[in-house]
Amino acid sequence: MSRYAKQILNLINQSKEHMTAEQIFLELKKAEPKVVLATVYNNLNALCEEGLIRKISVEGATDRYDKIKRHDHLVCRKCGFLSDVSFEDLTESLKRQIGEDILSYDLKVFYLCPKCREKK
Amino acid sequence: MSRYAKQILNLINQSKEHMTAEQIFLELKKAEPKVVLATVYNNLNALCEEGLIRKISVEGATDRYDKIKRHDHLVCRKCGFLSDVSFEDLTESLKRQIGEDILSYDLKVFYLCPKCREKK
DNA sequence: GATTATAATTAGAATAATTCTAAAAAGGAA
DNA sequence: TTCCTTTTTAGAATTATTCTAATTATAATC
Repeated sequence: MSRYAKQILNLINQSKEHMTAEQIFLELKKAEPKVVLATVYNNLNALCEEGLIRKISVEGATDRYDKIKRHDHLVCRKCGFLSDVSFEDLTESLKRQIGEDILSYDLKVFYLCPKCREKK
Repeated sequence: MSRYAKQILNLINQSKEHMTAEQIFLELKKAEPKVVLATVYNNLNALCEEGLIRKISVEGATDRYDKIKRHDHLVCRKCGFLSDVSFEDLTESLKRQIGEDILSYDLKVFYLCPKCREKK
């Protein structure tokens, strides 16, 4: 794995957040001041293809990158805040329902986060 | 509702496909040759805010617009083909699991569509 | 260590999707 | 008709991302 790929993978695996390419770039830059945004994109794409990380996209928002370990997401409809959550695994149930194999699934649950609920 | 908004809403409700803003624009243009892409975006955004349509985004692909009626999506990992499917409604189960109200959820199931499975 | 081949990185231009802004047009209400 | 509000237009601007070609780093071989 390439020089930057390793560090990018670590950043993503260690972070509790869901970083955009830009944020990962800024993080990586602290250790590698010479790195360039396009390189981060290249590596992110490569890591995705290798199945080492995953991309998450919420309508309207910039794509974010996330660790691969199965989990779901809770998204606030108001402020867009995104957090991890683990609902029960649906894989088997989904397979049964369509009667064929699936590769994976993506479940996003929309709600109002505590902060936004207060404001309202 | 504005002149174009009506027609855009109809297009989306009647279509079996999941159109991008561009496709909706091209469709609408048949009836309204003078319409402009920015207008389509304006109306799509307005309709989304009013909760009359919904936006769906798959990583890497352009956003698409869809009718509001609850259903899920099946996405081919290879070619990106997107189709409707209705899995059992998870709303109650999800609410129970996080112990609070949810607004909605978005479930995308990735698989290999028949065509792509053959090729492989 | 020099030489070559391959892979990774860089810089910046290019593209695509979407939003923004200000002006023009259309639609009511008075 | 006049005035006010909403919708639409045109096109510039922005943002995210990809592409291309040149450069640099790495590894493999002589």
